[in-house]
Amino acid sequence: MSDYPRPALAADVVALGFDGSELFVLLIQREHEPFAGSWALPGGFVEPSESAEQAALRELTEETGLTDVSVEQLHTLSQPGRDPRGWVVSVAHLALLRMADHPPAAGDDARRAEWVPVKRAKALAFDHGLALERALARIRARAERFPFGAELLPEKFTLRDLEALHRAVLGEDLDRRNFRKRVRSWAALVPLDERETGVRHRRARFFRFDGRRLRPFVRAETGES
Amino acid sequence: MSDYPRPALAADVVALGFDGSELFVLLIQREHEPFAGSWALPGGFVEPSESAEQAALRELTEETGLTDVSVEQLHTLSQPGRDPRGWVVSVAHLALLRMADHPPAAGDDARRAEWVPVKRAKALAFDHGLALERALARIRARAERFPFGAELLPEKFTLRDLEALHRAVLGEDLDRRNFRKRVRSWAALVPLDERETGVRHRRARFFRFDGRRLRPFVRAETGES
DNA sequence: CCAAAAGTGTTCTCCATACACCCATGC
DNA sequence: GCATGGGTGTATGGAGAACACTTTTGG
Repeated sequence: MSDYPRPALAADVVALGFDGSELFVLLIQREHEPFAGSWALPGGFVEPSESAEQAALRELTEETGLTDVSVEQLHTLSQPGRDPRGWVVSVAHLALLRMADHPPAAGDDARRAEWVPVKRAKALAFDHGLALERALARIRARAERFPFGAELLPEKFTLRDLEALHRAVLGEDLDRRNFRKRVRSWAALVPLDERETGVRHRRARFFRFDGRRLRPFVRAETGES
Repeated sequence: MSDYPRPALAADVVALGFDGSELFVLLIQREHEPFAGSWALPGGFVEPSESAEQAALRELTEETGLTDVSVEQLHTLSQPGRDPRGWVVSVAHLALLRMADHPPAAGDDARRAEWVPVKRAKALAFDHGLALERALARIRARAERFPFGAELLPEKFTLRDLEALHRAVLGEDLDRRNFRKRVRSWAALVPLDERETGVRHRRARFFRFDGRRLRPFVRAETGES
């Protein structure tokens, strides 16, 4: 068994964020060949003492300093020739995180990851574009069927924030009244007494997600993939 | 990059079949430690010249002689220690195949895979039970939302066959009239003029799936996993 | 008073569900 | 003629979609 040729095993992360109006993905601009100058997913090699998920989380933490992040496996990319340097298989992961907590890296360190609007994230290095596609498809499916947004929005948010997120994920067609009816039917969404301030229009109510009531949905999804 | 430790990479297959009343999974009884005597998923090591999917299909073909099979990736199992012999990462796949075309192996070759009823497939070797769980969850989700059954049923089948399959996948609660209404609303299901013969009750009509009309659903699913 | 977004209800259609009886066939 | 499964229709309830106006606030 041990005399089989072995691939290098990478864990890459499609980390998505939301700035209030647009989806972003965390990318690194490559300095060296292959794909020098191209954008690529953050990631690194899996160590024998950890799972691919753990490696993805570790890489993400090293990159952003952020630890309280949900990471889940997306797909394993194993097409021969996907990395010109040799046999490298990559387990792609999806991470959803609150962009506000992880500001765009200070511009001085070129190795730092940057938030790039998903719409502008084209022609990624390797087959990372496929991983991004899958990540978007996954959250689309999730937003269609389940309460969605807890990981991407700040603790408190308005229904308009949530609506903007759904709009960004699903496309432009959403009726406000129907949307509100739908999300308020989720028991997982709890209204707060607090309201927006300093806006020059009526103050929107804040909401938060109830993680307890969200959990059943997280389980329901597992079979969904 | 090449001085990182590398795992052995396996491609394992959860091959599911349906005998008309029950779901089966194709398993191999292990002869050697670890897990000697336990049931395990068929599979083998990925070669540098192929993708994990291709490896899964190759292994399945070697095992069953069958080639016209749909294989898709399920999940990558990478928990450290999952294989006591060393660092082995496995990409688990789902394959759906027509059991009738792949009869239970002749009993004389112990290395041959056997169809085991899913209900009796407990305590699999390694973490193969997890892969089986995921496979079942995936087809459950699919049967709930999309036309399902084309890969598991013979070319021609009766609505009762299809119903039995859905019952096996989803559980026992299915109303026959509602089920028929639902599947007949799929344009993908086409009635034939042919009917059952030799049964001592009214002859059931045969149906087949229209692969052309099925395709849009296959695409719709990609985002679902 | 004006701009900008918050907030709110009703109607309609469609789909899922619940539910019970007659029909064709072989023995 | 009887046992076995094939085959059919209707009524109801809930969810999603379409659709327009009033309210609050800051400038």
